[in-house]
Amino acid sequence: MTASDKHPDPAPSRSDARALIAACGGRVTRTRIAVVETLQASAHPLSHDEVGAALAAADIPHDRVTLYRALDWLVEQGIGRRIASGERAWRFEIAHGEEHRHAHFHCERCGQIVCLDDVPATTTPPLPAGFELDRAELVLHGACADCGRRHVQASKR
Amino acid sequence: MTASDKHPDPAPSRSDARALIAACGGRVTRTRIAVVETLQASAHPLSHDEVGAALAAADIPHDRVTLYRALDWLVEQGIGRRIASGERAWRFEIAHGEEHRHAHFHCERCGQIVCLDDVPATTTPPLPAGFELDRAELVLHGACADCGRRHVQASKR
DNA sequence: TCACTGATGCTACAATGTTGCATCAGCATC
DNA sequence: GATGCTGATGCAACATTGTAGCATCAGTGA
Repeated sequence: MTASDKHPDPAPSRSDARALIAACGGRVTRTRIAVVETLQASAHPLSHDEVGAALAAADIPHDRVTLYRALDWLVEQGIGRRIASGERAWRFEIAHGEEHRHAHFHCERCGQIVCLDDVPATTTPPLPAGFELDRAELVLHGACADCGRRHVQASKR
Repeated sequence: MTASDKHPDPAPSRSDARALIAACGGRVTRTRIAVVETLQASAHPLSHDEVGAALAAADIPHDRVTLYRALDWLVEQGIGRRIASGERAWRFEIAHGEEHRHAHFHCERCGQIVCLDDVPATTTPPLPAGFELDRAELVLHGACADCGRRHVQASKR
C-alpha cells in the first residue's frame, strides 16, 4: 500500500493507535490496536467482515463478537464512525472530527465505498418545527471509475 | 387516517394500484395491489415488516418471501423506492418520479422515518474523474418533534 | 507480584433477507 | 365459459449480520 492509498489526515502508527485508545480511558488491547490500525490504513470505510479479514491476514486471533464490540466501542468513544453504506452491513472508518464529516460514494457494481473528502455531508436543511438535527449522511450511488470503464468497454464489444 | 396523513401527490385508490401494476406488464395480484395501496396510504416509508403487518390487519393472506419479492419487483419497475434508513432493514415508499426524490429524517429515539418533501436529495457534487452518479441518498439523523419534546420534558423533571 | 475489573471468546439466538422448487392463479386465446 | 401457458405464490431451508449471556482471560494500578 502506498501513502496515496491512505487517509490523508493522520499518519497511522502503532503508538498513535495505543495513545488514541488510552486517551479514552479504555484498555489497550491487541484487538483494539489492530482494529484502529486497520481502519487508519484503509483509504475507505471497512465492513466488520473486511476488518476481520485484515486481522486474520495479519495473524491476529480474534472473535467475531469481540470485533463487533471493539468497533462499537470505537464509535462510542468518537474514535470511529459508523456508516450505513446502503447495503445491509455497517461500515466503519476513523473519525477525523465533525468538520471532516464527508459524503460517501457507493459503487453499485463492485460494492466499494469511497470517501468523498471534498463533499461535505453536513447541511442545514429546513427541518419541520421541533426536529433536532444530530448529523447528516449523504451517500451517492453509481459506478466508480474502474467499474464505469469496464462497463463501457464491455458494451463496446 | 386523514388526508393530511397521506402522501400529497397521488390520491390512492384501488383502480390506481391495479393500473400502476398493469402498466408495467406485471400480473395484477392480490398481494401486489395490497402492497401498493399500503405504501400509497402511508405518510412515511415502511419496512417490510410494517407492510406485512398492514396486510395482516387487512386480513390479506401473504407470505414473508412473497412480500420481499413484491417489494423488489415494485422497486425494479420504478413504482417503489428502497431507502436505507440507517437501521438494518430496508424501507419502501412509492416513487413519485426523479424530480420528487427527497431526503429522509431518521428519528434515533423512536426509529421513525419521515419524508422531507421540501429537502431535495439530488445534488451535483464534484465527483472524482470517471465516477458516474446514479442517485443521491440524504438521510438526516436526530430527534423528531415528538421525541425531542418528550426528552426535554423528561430532563426538566 | 497481586487483585480488580473490563475485555475477550465461547455458545446460542434474533432479525433480515435469499434460494430452490412445487403449486397456484392471472391472463390471453379459443 | 373452458383451457393452457407462465409468472407469482407459498413453503422449507439456508445465509448474513448483529446481539445477549456468561465464564475466563489479561491490562492496569497498587
